[in-house]
Amino acid sequence: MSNVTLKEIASVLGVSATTISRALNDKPDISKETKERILNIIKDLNYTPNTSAINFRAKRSKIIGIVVPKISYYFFSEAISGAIEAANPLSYSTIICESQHVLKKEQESINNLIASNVDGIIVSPSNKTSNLEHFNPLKDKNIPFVIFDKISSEYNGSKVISDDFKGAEKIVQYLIDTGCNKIAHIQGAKASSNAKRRLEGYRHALKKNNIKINNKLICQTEQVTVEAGLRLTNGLINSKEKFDAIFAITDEVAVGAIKALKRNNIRIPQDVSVAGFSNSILSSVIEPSLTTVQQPAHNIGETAMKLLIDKIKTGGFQDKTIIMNTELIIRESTKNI
Amino acid sequence: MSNVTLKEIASVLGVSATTISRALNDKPDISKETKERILNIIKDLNYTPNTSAINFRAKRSKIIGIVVPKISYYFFSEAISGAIEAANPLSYSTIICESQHVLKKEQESINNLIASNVDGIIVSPSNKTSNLEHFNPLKDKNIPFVIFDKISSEYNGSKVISDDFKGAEKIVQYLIDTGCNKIAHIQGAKASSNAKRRLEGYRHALKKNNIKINNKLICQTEQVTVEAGLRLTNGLINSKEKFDAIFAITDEVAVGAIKALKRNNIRIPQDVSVAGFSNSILSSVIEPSLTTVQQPAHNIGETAMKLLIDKIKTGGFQDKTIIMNTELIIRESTKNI
DNA sequence: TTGTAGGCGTTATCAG
DNA sequence: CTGATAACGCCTACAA
Repeated sequence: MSNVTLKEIASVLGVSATTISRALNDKPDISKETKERILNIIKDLNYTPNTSAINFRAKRSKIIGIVVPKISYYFFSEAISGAIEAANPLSYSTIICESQHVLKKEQESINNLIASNVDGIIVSPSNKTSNLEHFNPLKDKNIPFVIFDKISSEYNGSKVISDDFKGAEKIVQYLIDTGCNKIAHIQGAKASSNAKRRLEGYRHALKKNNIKINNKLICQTEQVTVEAGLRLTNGLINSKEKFDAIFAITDEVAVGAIKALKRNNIRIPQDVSVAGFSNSILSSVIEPSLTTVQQPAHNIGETAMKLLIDKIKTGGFQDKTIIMNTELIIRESTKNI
Repeated sequence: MSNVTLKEIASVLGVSATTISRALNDKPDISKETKERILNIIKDLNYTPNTSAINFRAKRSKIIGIVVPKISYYFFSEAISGAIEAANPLSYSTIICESQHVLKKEQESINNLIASNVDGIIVSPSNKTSNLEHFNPLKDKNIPFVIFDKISSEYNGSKVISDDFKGAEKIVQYLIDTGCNKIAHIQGAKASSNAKRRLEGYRHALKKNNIKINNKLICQTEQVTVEAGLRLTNGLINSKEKFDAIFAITDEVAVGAIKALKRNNIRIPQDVSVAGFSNSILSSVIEPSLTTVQQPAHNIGETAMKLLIDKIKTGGFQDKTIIMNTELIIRESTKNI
C-alpha cells in the first residue's frame, strides 16, 4: 500500500494539498512555475495516489466485471483478452467471474460484482440462461451492462453477437457449392440462441438452393463435445439415411464427427465433407484439418468493452446491438469448388 | 452504485449509524433485540454497503492482481480459473493482466496493479523475464507476491511450480521402458526455467539408464509452436542421426513433430515414438493421440492464490516453495511396455 | 448497550 | 493563482 499522502508532501513543500492535487491532475487554476516545481520534486518522493480514496470520493470504482461460463474455452479467453485490452488504456480494470454454465453461479457472480461496486458488467450468459431476470438488480442499481455471444435476438438491451445465421448460411452454401446436397446438421443446446441461429442459417441455405430439409439428418446434443460428435455421427452412419456432408455446431463436435467417419473408413471429404464452427485450435490440428467459421472472439470482447464504457460515460441510455461478421475458413475437410 | 447509506437507514430507524454497522458486522456490543430489529428492517431497504468506502477506510482493496503471458493459453486460463475459485470464497476479487511475453508489459502490468492498490500479486513471468528487478516496487511497497510456473529454482521468494524435472524424467523413462534409446529432445526457450528443468530431467533419465547423451539429437526453439515442431523434426529427419523417439518441450511442438513424421511416412509409434508436455486439448485430438505430462494447472493457480492470501494475512514474512506433482498420460503416440 | 466524534486521502467549492 | 474547509461512507475509540 502507498504511504506518502498529499498532505505529507504538502507540508514538505510548504504548499497546500489542494495545490499539489491541482498540479498532479493538470488543473488549469495553477501557475506554470508552481506546477513544474511540484512535479519535479514529487518524482523523487515515490508517491502513488491512493486509488481507493480517489474512487471512493468519485463514487466509482473504475472496475468492470466480466462473467463468462468458462475462462478456459478458447473463445472466452480470447474475448476476455480483447476486453481487457480495450479497458486498460481507459484505466479500467476488470474482474473476471466464471459461471461454469450454472445459472445460480451466474446470478451469484452478478451479485458479487454489484457488491464490489463495479462501474459496469459484461456478461456472456450460460447455456442454461433462458431469461434475464437475474439482471434486474443491475437495472435497479442503474449499473450499465452489455451482453455478448449467447443471447437471443429478441433481447433489446446492449449486446454484441457474432453473425451465427450468416456464418452458418455461408458454410452450408459452401458445402452445396462443392457438390453436397445431403447435408446433416448436429445441432447444439436447445436453449442456446447461437445454436438456434446456426440451425436457421443451415435451413435457410438449403431452402435457398431448393434442397428439401430432411429432419432425419438433423440431430441434437446438449453437450458440445468431441464425444457427442462421435456418438451422433455413429448414429447417422448406422441409420439408413444417406448423407454427403456434416455441419456441426462447433469444432469440438466436428472433430468427433471426423473421428467417427475415419473409424468407419469413410473418406473425408470424398465421401463426406465436414464443417465446424469457431475456428478453435483443434480445427487446424485435426487431420484432415477442418473447414470452419471464424468468430472474431478478441474483437467481440473488445467491442463489448468499448460499448460498455461508452454506456458508462454517457449515463447508459442508448442501447445498441452490434453484430460481428464471421469468416469462412476453408481447409481439408471439405471439397474444392 | 449503491445509494442507501448507513446514515440514512439510521435516521429512518431512529438509531445511530454505528449501531447499524454493529448489527451488520456481527459485533458483540449490541443487544440481540436491536440487532434483530435492524436486520429485519434492513432487508427491505435494499442496502449494499459501499465497498469503496470500506476498503478505503480499511486501507486495503480486497483485490488480487494476476499477471500471465497470455490468457488464452490453456494452462494459464485454467490456472486463473483455479486462482479465482480460491479467491472468491475469501471475498477477494482478481484483476487479470496479460504480458504477451513482453517484459515491458509485464513491468507495466505490475505497476498498474500497484496503482490499483491491489493487496497482492500473482505473476507467471514471461519467457523473456530473466531477472526480477521489476518486482522491486512490490518489495518497496511491501505488497506480497507469489510467482508460479516460469521461475528459476534459485529464486527464493514464494513460488508454486510444477515438477518439470520429474515430469520430464518420468516421460523419458517411459520412452526408454518401451524400448527407445535414441531419444531426441526439442528444447524450449533458452531463458525459460521450465525448459531448462525439462532438459535436465531428460538428461537425467538418459544417464540413469546409461544411455549416452547425443547433442545432435537435441534441438532448440524459442517459439514453442506447431510450426517449430514441424520444422525441427524435418531437420532431424534430414540429418543423418538416427532416432526412435522425440520428447518435445510442449504438446504444440509435439503436434508439429507428429505432422512432420506422418508426412515423411514414418510410423508412430512403431518407428518413432512422440511425447509432449502439458496435456493440452491438442494432445487428445491429434492422431495418433499424444502421450504427455499433465500439469495440474487449476491446482497450481489455486495453490498460488492460497499461498498469497496466507501471506497477506500473516504480513508476508514466510516464503514457501510449493512443487506440484505431474502425471504421465499415456496415449497412442508411444509404444506399450 | 448505545451514541458521538473523528479521521482515512482526495478533491470541489468557495474565499482570499 | 492559492489556501482552507468540508464532504464522500464507514468504522474505531471513547464517552455516556
